[in-house]
This record gives sequence, C-alpha cells and structure tokens, in this order.
Amino acid sequence: MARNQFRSPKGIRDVLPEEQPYWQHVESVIRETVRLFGYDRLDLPVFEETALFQRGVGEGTDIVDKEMYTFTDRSDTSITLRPEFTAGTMRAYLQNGMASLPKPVKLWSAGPVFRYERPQAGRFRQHTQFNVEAIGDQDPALDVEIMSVAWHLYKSLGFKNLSFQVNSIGCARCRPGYLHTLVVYYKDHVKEICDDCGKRLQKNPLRLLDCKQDQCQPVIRNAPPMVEMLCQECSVHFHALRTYLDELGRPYQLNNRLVRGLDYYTKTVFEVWAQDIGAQNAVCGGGRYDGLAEVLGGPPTPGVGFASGLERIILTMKEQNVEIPQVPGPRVFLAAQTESANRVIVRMLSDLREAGIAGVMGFGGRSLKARLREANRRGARYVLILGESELSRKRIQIKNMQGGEQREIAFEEVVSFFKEGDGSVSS
RNA sequence: GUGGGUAUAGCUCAGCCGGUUAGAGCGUCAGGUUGUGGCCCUGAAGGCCGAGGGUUCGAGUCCCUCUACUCACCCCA
Repeated sequence: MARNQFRSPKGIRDVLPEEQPYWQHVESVIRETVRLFGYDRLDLPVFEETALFQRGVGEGTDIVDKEMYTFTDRSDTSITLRPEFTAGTMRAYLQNGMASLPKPVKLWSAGPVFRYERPQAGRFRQHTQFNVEAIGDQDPALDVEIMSVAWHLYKSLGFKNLSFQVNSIGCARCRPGYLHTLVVYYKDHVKEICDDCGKRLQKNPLRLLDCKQDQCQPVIRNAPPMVEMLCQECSVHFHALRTYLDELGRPYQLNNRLVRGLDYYTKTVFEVWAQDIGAQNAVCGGGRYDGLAEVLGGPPTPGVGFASGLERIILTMKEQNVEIPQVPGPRVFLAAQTESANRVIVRMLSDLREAGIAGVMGFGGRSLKARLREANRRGARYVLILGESELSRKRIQIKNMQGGEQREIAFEEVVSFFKEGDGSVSS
C-alpha cells in the first residue's frame, strides 16, 4: 500500500459502481412514491447560514452543539453544511412565499447531509437523506399521510419486519408541565440512575426516557407517560391520529419512550425501525413541528415531515436480501482484429450510438479470445467480430452471447439489426 | 469526546513455540496450435507484512509509541 496516498476523509465513503444498482432502485421507488402521494420536489442548497440551524434545530441539541460542519467564508459569514433538511425546507417555504400556495404545501428533497460524528455501522459523516415535508395544516390526517409515505416506500422496497413507533410529545402548552412532573419523579430515583441520566436530568429531561442502560430501565418503566398529560388540543390530535392508523390497519407501537433529539418537534413523533443495521435501528424518523416557522421569523405555520437515511435503507435491503433489478450491460460489444478493421468498427459504433443503441468496443489490440472474455465480463448481449476476411467482403460476424449462435451480416445491416429488435442470430 | 477490536497482494484471508527466497482463493493479464466468451487446466504480474522505535545472532511473528480502519457508547438517518 502506498504510503502517502490520499484517502477520503473519515466517515466519508465512495459509492462504487457495484453499489449503484441499489441506489438506482431506491431512487426509482422514491420517485414513484412521491408521485403517488402528490409531493413536489424541492432542491435546497447544501449549506446555509449557520444561524438557521442553530435556531431551527435548536441550541442544546447534539447536532448543533457538537456535530455541525461550520466554517466562515471569505466575507466572514458563518456557513454550515446542512445537518438535516427540515430547517432549510421551512426557510425556503417562507423565503419564496409558498404560504400563498394551497395548503398543505407538500415537498420532498433528497441529497447529502453532514454530521461530524464518530462513524460506525450505519452511521457516516456524510449520508444521504430522503426528506418529505407537508407544511401549512394541522390535520392529524396529514400526519398519517406523512407516515404513509414512509410506509409505502418501505413496502415497495419489500421490507419485512418493520415496526412503526409512535408517540406524542405535546406542545409548548403542555410539555413544560410534563417535564416538571418527570423531573420531580426522577428526583426520587437519582441514586438508581446512570451518570449520563444524572446529567440529562439537569440538561434535557425528555432524554431520560430513551436511556439504554440496564439500571435505568425500571425507573423509565414506572415514569409517568407524556400521553397522559397532554393538553386538550394535543390529546385530541393524538387520539385522531391513532384512529386513522387503526382505520388503515397500520400496525404501530405506542412508544412513550420515543422523544427524538431535535427541538422543533411538537405533538406527533415517530420512527420506523428495521432490524440489524449494526446497533442502529431507525431507518426513518420524523414528526410534527408546529413551532418551527415562528422560530425562523415567519408567521405561525404548522408542519409535519420525516427523513429517511438511504445508506440505512440499503443496508437493510442487503440484510433482508431484497431483490433489485440488475442494470443491463451494453447491447453490443465490437471486436476488431486488425488496425484496418478497427477503423470500420469505430465508425460503426458511432452509428450505433447515434441510433440509440448502447455499445462498447475493445481497445488496445488484444486477441480475439481476450475480446470475447471482456465482452462476457461486461455483460454484452451481442458481439460484432470483424477480421480480415469479413472486411474484404464488407460483412461482419454477429454473435449472440447467450446461446453462442453466430452469423454474418453486411455492414449496412448492422444498425437495422439492432433497431428492429432482436432478430434471431441463429441462421 | 470515551471504550474494545483489527492492520500481510486490487479484494477476502492463512502464516504453528521468532529461523533462510512471505502463501492461498478471488480478481487482472497471458497461454492451452490455425480468428471465438462462460467451465476447466497452466503460467505471469502484483507485498519496504500500516508507520516509527526497541529486544534479539535473527522480527510478518515479541514489547512500546503513533496513525488508520472498524465496532460500540453519547446521539442520530
């Protein structure tokens, strides 16, 4: 291994050609899903003003406190590579006057997001998210639609053993009261909880509920659940949500330990869990964020959405042996055996491509045997072979690589052979 | 930021208690008679054994340091 060779930065990966069939398949299923549900594409910049995320995602969240890629540009503006899509989506909604569009405004985006974390299985510093947001309506049926987008995507991909986790974390009206109750409860159990939970109790009490330490489990189990302390509005909303889910026959688990890490969530929060992405299990997470627009300086505007990590989706597909369509090889491979034959081949290949037929040729003057080996490796359906004797007759051998049949056709027939569909090669 | 594991060919990995020219499979390239792939056979190319230091007559192998990768925690997609 060369010593001073460059490597990609830590936690940043290449998506190699052999991985591309997975990506293409996921992307095509995503496109079909958003089409069915009537979402419009929104492309957002890869970086934004730092303050957008500080305010939108929230000071005190791990993302803002320790995971952002932040730098100043040449005019000393603080810039941050996007760590998620929701804040940017809301910014674009407000900036572009989308409030004047019929509500809800339904948008989707996809692309890389960046978080400075220690990489591990299913976690990278650059990963790709598929993001869906519906802005401008509080109807719980819209929460359910958002969840259905995720549901449909994973079903279409053929996932098994999916589990929907649902909770409501209330709103600015009822959450403070709940947090108080939770803190009071925990005060009686400080000696039983882990060190991290000691800190959470001070800093971010909601997080107490998703601690994984064994010693904390009994305390969590007996903790007062948020859903029982929701205000009237949140309670009605959550009840309606569950009614819709039941109506649709969607299996879900009421998980009152599901709290999620971003400040902007209100009412509905949900995740979809798949199994075996290393220690990670969430392929998707989202919820409602009715307070976000105001935090960003806009008028009160409710919204609901989710993000799903494509790398985790693909890991799950591999884990579950999901079938994916294979990317076809070239339709034809051209093999010339002499310099003069090569000139004819180059011209013929150009004509084929003009006619929309995918073709490749062999380079570098190797033996015919090597050419056929290469054609086989590349998955070519047909090989055109041109040697001296064919050249003198202005004809060319055409070989079907599946059955091996071969015959000779005239130069002028080549393009039409492929244009008019397969035509049998066996004579 | 905190722990554990690993580092030998392009890839996946052998290499026993330290001992001579460092191995396999896959992949690549070439050949197995006249211009024909897949299977099979043969051969070749390809390694300062992650870096630096130490112990020793002798280190891929033992010790120390560093680095990278990896898994896990925190947290998240």
